[in-house]
Amino acid sequence: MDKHLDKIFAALADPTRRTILNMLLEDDMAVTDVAEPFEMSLTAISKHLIVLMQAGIISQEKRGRVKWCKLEPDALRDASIWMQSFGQLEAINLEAFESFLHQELEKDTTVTF
Amino acid sequence: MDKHLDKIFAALADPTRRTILNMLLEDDMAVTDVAEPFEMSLTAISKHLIVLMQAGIISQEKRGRVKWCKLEPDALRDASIWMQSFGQLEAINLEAFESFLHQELEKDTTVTF
DNA sequence: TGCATATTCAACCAAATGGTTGACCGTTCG
DNA sequence: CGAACGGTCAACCATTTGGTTGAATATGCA
Repeated sequence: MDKHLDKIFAALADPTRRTILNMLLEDDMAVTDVAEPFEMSLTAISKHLIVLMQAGIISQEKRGRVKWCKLEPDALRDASIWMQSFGQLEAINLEAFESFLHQELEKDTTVTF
Repeated sequence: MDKHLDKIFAALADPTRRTILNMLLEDDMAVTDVAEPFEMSLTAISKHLIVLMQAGIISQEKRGRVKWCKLEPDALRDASIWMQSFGQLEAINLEAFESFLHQELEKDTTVTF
């Protein structure tokens, strides 16, 4: 059926990969730099990055001899929508929306409904 | 690190298990009834249900010789929060929040920030 | 040119996953 | 009681997953 969701959820099921995503949240990174904090071979990290890329959660672009990894947060949308179909997540959306609101207010932006 | 998230995402990564969750969205079901539409042994489905239970996404309660399976949608909260930390899901949150707001307004409740 | 750096490839391994089958156990019912 | 039903257990199997190591490739730099 929905192999795309398979890949996204499977990619997120590994703690190393979730940590990598958190790192990429800060900034784009080269493969070697992603691997640095882990007690694991560069090859292993390279494989994790491939899994994330095949799930569409990150993209990789080679510039010179360096391959840059970039978060593609939009890819999580389908999975997020799927999860929200199970309802009873309104409270969370509220929290998330409130923090979003606060950010916007700090930017002195008018928010209207 | 966060083994709970590991289990939730891994549980969601299988299409059979996601289909089961969709079925349970309708109503609580006995193990045999869950298994009925699948071209797969009862044992296999039983195992899938154990995976879902160990992830906390469903609960199982035995009454007589029948084991009833029940959705526990709150369990998806952690995973949903984690995913939302990747931002750029505001559009979705906004939609969800708006429908939440509409519900609240229909209840004639004052919503303030 | 020649060396260092960045990354992947290939082969291998152990453990986990998703499935099967047949025997088993507890419960209900004629 | 004894048979049928609901479900699990145990053993097994093939495939996938997450990791290793050593060699290979490609780029940058002195």
